[in-house]
Amino acid sequence: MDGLTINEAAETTGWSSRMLRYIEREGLIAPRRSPSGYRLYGAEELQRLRTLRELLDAHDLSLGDVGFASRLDRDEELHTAVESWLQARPSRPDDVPASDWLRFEQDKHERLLAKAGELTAT
Amino acid sequence: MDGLTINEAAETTGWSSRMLRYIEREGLIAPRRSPSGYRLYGAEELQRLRTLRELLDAHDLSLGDVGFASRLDRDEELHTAVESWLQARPSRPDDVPASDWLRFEQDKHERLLAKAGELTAT
DNA sequence: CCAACCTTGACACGATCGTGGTAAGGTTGT
DNA sequence: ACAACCTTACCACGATCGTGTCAAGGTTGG
Repeated sequence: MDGLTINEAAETTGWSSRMLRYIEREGLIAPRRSPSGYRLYGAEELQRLRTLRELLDAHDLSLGDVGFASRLDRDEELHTAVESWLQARPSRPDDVPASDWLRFEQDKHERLLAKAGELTAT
Repeated sequence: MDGLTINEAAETTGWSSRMLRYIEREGLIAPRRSPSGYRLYGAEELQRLRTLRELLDAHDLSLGDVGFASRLDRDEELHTAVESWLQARPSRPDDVPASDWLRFEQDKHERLLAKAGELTAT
């Protein structure tokens, strides 16, 4: 049975065994398993666990953050969806030729609808 | 004062005014301000608010997720740090030529150190 | 001037996160 | 065979998230 078992890996990486299981469930680091189901951490995993700690500390990230980044990496569809949303950056208001705002004097609700209508109908 | 005020924007987008402020604090959508500090939402912002809702629902994301993606987009240093961590993907254990494991028969701690040493010294 | 907005800040509260512990049961090495 | 490990599945608990509401004060428009 080569590779470190979970508690050994915990000892050398500084994570608790509890957290190693948690990290696995987050989809970040999933070591292979022995035939009987024991987690076996190899050099790659140990290295990644250590650099993960550094990554989190250095940039003040959460495991969820990195998990999400990983998801972004694997799910191309999600990646483009998020990216295209972000790309529609808040334009300078000057871009929107201040059209004839507030021409109407109707009740509040109708004014609202009218304003929204004009805005989105651009 | 053109543009929709926060409660008007809330009404047309489906978000609550509370959430619009929260979204702003998350760094996602920050409308310009009137001279006296009132938030003024324009067409772009309203559109982004609506598509944000769709984005979250469609992919089961949190505001924090999108906020983090935005941070990734703006902070190149952070982006490369995360990306390079992710790129070091969990290698198939076959990649690691199962070296001479478990040759020693010493006390638990020394064995651990030895194992970790060999692993990381690869 | 006054009602109806807006602002920031605070308290609240259920839901989820990050973490530890414990229980019930299988595996391993001597 | 037995101690010392491993597994999954829970309960717990403070911290943060998502959201509402309220307070104290400034702005706006008729």
